[in-house]
Amino acid sequence: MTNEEPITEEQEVFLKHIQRKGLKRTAQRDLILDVFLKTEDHLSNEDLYQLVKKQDPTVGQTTVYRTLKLLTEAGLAREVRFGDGRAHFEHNYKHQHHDHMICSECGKIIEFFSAELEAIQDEMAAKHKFEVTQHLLRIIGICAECRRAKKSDENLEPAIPALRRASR
Amino acid sequence: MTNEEPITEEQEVFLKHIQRKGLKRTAQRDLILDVFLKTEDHLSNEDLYQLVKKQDPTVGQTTVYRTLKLLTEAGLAREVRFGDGRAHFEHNYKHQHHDHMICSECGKIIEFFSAELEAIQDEMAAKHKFEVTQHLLRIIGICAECRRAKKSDENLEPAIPALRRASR
DNA sequence: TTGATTGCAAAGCATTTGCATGCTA
DNA sequence: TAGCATGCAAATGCTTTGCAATCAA
Repeated sequence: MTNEEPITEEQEVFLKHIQRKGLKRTAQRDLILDVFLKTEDHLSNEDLYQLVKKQDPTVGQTTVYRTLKLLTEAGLAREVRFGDGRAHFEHNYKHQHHDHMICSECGKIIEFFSAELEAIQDEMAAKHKFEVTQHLLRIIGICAECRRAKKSDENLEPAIPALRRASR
Repeated sequence: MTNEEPITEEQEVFLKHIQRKGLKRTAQRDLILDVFLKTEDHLSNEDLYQLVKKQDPTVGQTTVYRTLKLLTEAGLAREVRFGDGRAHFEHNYKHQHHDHMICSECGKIIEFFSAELEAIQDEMAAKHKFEVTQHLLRIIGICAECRRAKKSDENLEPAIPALRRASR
C-alpha cells in the first residue's frame, strides 16, 4: 500500500486501531472507510456496498460487513437500528450523541439532542443503581412534510405504517 | 369451541378483535393467549412456543408467530426489541407505557417510567412538527447486582472491551 | 515467510409464506 | 358449506462463517 496523501484524523484513528489489534491495512478497508466518510447518511451495509462497488466492483459484500464492524470498534462508526430489520451506520468520531425521529411514511430520519432528556435518563438509571453503557431513543411518527401531504389526501384510506420501506 | 368458564377482560378483547376482523376462534389461539397472560415476562416467540408446547405439543411455531401478531393488533401485547435479534412481547392491556433498562451482563430487564421523559420527548417532536406514533427508549448497562459482583472481582484484569461510553 | 484478508458460497437465525388438510361459524 | 386456521416445509432477508487463494508486513 502506498499512500502519500495527507492522512485525515479518521484515517489515523483507523490505522491505530488496526495496528493495536495486529491487523493489516488493505486497499479495500481504505476504500470502504473513504466512501463511508464521504456520506452523512445512515447507510446500511447494502447501501455502503453499492457505493463502494462503484469505485471498485471487485469488493465483496462480506468485506463491507467486516469493515463496518471494524469501524465501529474503532469508534468511527455507530450502529443504529431503525426498525427495518437491518443495521445502519452513522459517523461517530467527534460527533455529539443524538437520537432519532423516524418518519414511518417516507423513512426520513431527523436527528435531535436534548440535554434534559439525557439528564433524566441518567437520573432514572441512578435511581435503579444502574450503570449506563449506552442508550437508544427512537421516536417513530410522521414528519411535517408527510403530514401536510396527508392532509390534502383526507379522502384516502388511513395509510398503514409502511415502516418496512425505511431504507435510505 | 365450547368454553363455559367466565371470560376475562383480555379474552373478551381478543374475541372482539377476532370478530371485528371476520376471523375465527380456535383452541390454539385460546391456549396461546392463556399461556401468554399467565406470565409477566418478556417472552420471545420461541419462549412462548416452548411454554405452549407443554400444554399441547401439536401446536406449531407458526401459529404462535401468527397469534402474537394478532394479540399485538388487538392491543393485548406489545412487541419490544432488546437487541438480541428477536422480538419479545409484553402485556399491553391496561398496562401503563414504560421503558426498559437492560443489563448486558445478566440480561435482566428493569421497567421504568418517567412523565418528564415523556413530556420532553413530545416537546422535541413538536419542535420538529413531528407527529409521534410510538417511541422506544432502551437503556443498556449494568445492573446493581452485576456491579456488585464485578466489584468483588477487582483483582481481575480491568475489562478490556469496555464499550466506549461515548454514546452518552 | 506467515498469518491476516478477501470473495464466494454455504450456513445461520428469526420470521414469513405456500399449500394441502382440518375446523369454525 | 365456505372460507379461515393450522402445521409443515420451503422461502426470505440480513448477517456470519468456512475455506482456498491472495496479500501485507
